[in-house]
Amino acid sequence: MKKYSRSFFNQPTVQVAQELLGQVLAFQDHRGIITETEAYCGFDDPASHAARGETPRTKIMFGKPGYAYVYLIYGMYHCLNFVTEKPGYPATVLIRGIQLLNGSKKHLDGPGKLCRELGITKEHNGSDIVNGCDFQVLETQDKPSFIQTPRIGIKVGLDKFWRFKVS
DNA sequence: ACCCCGATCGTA
DNA sequence: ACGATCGGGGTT
Repeated sequence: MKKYSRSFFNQPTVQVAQELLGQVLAFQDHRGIITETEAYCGFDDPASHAARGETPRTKIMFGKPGYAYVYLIYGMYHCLNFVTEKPGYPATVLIRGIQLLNGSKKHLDGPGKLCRELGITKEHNGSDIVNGCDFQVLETQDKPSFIQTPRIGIKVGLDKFWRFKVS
């Protein structure tokens, strides 16, 4: 399986979120098919952490595409994102679900559970997805069909249908 | 220095 | 449908 290059992440975020479905997320010795994603996009998306400008937490979102944005939510869960689009334009794809390929074939459904199971924490914030050693995204030939809905767990930006789930 | 709340989860 | 849970981001 071929590894995605940085240019893949330097594309419109909604497109990247859709194209990631069916591809393989590799983290250390874990492998899983990406089954659910969400797009968080630009300065004018009220649901995005970057909507109120750059802060220490959101700094990575403003940097180069192809890096991990990992943050703590509800004091106890972590969420994994991939930074997209050009430097200076804050955007990410949230990874919400993967189908594990290792033996168990377990479906990790939900961003918090996914990070808990794989052992992804804040220490992986800023990891390089393209040239780093922990994360890789591998290209399959799969283009699964998917449904499109509003994003989960937010109170604003519900007019945007930026959640994508393999159907 | 501190208050408030969230890109969730599990149970009901 | 809803309550538990709590670290830390953002503002003071």
